[in-house]
Amino acid sequence: MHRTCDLRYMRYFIAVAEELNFRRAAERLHVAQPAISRAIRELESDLDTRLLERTNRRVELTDAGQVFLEGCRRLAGDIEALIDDTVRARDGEIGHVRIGYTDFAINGALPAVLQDFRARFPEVSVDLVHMVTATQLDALRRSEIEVGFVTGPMSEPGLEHLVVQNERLVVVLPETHPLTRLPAVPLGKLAGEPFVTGQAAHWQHFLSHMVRICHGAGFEPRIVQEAYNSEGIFGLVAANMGISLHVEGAHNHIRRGVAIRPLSDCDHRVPTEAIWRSDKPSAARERFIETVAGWPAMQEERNTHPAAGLATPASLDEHGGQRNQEADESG
Amino acid sequence: MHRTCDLRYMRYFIAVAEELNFRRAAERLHVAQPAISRAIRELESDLDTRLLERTNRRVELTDAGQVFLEGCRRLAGDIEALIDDTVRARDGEIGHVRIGYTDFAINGALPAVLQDFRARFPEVSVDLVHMVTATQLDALRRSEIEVGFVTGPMSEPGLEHLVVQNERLVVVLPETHPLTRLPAVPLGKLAGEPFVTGQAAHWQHFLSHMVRICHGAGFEPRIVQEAYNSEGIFGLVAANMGISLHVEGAHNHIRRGVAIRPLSDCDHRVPTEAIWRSDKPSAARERFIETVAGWPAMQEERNTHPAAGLATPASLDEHGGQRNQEADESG
DNA sequence: CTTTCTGATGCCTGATTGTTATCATTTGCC
DNA sequence: GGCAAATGATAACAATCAGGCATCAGAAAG
Repeated sequence: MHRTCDLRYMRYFIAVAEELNFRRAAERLHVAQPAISRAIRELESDLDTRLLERTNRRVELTDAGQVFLEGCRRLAGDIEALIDDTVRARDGEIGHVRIGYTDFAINGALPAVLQDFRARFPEVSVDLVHMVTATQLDALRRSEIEVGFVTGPMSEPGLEHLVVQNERLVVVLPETHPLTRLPAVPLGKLAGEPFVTGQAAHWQHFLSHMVRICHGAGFEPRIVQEAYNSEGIFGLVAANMGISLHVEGAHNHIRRGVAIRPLSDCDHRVPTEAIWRSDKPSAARERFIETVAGWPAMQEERNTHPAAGLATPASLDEHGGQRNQEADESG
Repeated sequence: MHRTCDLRYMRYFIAVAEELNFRRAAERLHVAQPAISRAIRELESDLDTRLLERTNRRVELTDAGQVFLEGCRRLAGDIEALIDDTVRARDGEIGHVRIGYTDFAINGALPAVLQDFRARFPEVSVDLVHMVTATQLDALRRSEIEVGFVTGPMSEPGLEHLVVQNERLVVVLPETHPLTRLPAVPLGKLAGEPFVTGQAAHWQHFLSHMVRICHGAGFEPRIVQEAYNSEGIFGLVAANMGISLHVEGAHNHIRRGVAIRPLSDCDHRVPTEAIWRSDKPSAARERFIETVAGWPAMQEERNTHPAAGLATPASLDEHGGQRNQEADESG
């Protein structure tokens, strides 16, 4: 046995079976007729099966030929589809991305970005995994995720990033706290207050922002309790265990017993950045990053035509003026 | 673009993708390593898509390569399956036969033959079409059926045949007829009786048998009524319009108001024969004819081990001793 | 009986595929 | 740090394969 069924010969066979005439099939395939004769002969010899019953005057399919013809047609279609799928996978229209995200990202721009991406690339499946910033950096290095949404600022070697949101800080107060009477709180008023924060081991990136601005205001925050995540922080604040600092996205996180106030004298911003490996480019990941990069432009549009869906900038505004900054081009 | 995806190259690609090593893949395929390098390069150029990300030390699949790999595996399996199906179609294990049959055949051996054939070749579909003998001969010539079951004897040019059953004649009487008192009726007693028969135009083959034996007994049958089929004949006999002659298979055809008696002095037999074109052999038809030819042998077996199912010879015996003759080898 | 149309065959040429020898680069070992 | 081993890539050559041309043999049509 030579080559178990050549694809070209299958195409020839389809043409002959459809024309039931070697010469016309040859013309249709732009080859000479003897080539067809030989192709059919070799196919039949490979399969050890007569496919066409041919007298000098008439050609007709045998039963086996009929079965083979239908199979060849199906295969030809399947191959076309496979090539198409492969090309679309190359272009990132089919595929998979694994995304890491923080509390800040999921309360901010991420839902809208995801909605946009799924609309544009419905055949790319998305895995979302919650991780704190440090864990995401690790997962990126191990290729356990393709893109992370982390608390910046980032400047990791081997990783590229893009600022997705850039949020002012807000004070999170128990509803009954005297400072809630102010529309905006000056930082200095927080000196001496008991602070509730995220766990030092996991919230290091945000805590360094927090400590820095407190130092800027001339005091050291007095941390009395650590919570596991934003949910926990808000709970502990509601329980009157202390106050906290958070990002504007906290407005999406309404909780009974808690009041949120902007800072009156602090322009410091906490960036949330999409981040990915410089190497290991996957097409689906590129498309995702393009969507992330293109998203701030869409935001303008949506502000003028308020759209339905998840937390769009428009709906965020209603809750208190969170505004996503235009993302820088690369880092 | 050259040849849109060669099958050999797909096989090479599968090997490389599985080994993730060009040299090992080459060994597995029993070719030299450069052939693999070139094959992959050509595949990638044909598809205009990078399939394998390869440094000098590591080979890994791209996303598109992963999609292509899965497709290639599927296609390879499909091709194997197609070859298998084609070979089985060649051998008549997959296919289709169209069968014509008479009243005599369906009341005789045909049901058991069909049951046997379907058990042996479950993937051959069978179309059954009722036709009288003359119509079947026509349908065979037009290739509208592959095998006919007709009333013999046959000796048609271009057609081959095989005797399937060879039945004695029986008298069909109204229940109240005086002759029902006899356990077997001598032919001569039927002279002058009014006869009910099938339509002359369609029942010519059986009628010639009938007329011949009546002439042998020295009288001309007086036909007073023609029916469309056996069902009609039995109905008219039950309605006391006359008597009729039929074959032993009539025992399978119990009808209130009708009595059946053997002839006491007539050994004449009416053959029912399978018949088919000498040319246009289809493998499924060959298997069917083989089953028909092999069936009388099985009959012996079944008489000793009465089997379940349709009208087997054993169950026919219960109704009155119909006995299928051993079929002659060809005609 | 000739013409015409069919598929098959033989021989030659060009294209494709495979082999050998070799290179450039990376990894691992001493 | 230098050397050996292993990797994939490349070039040149050889074998095989597929296509083209000319032609044949048989059947249908006039």
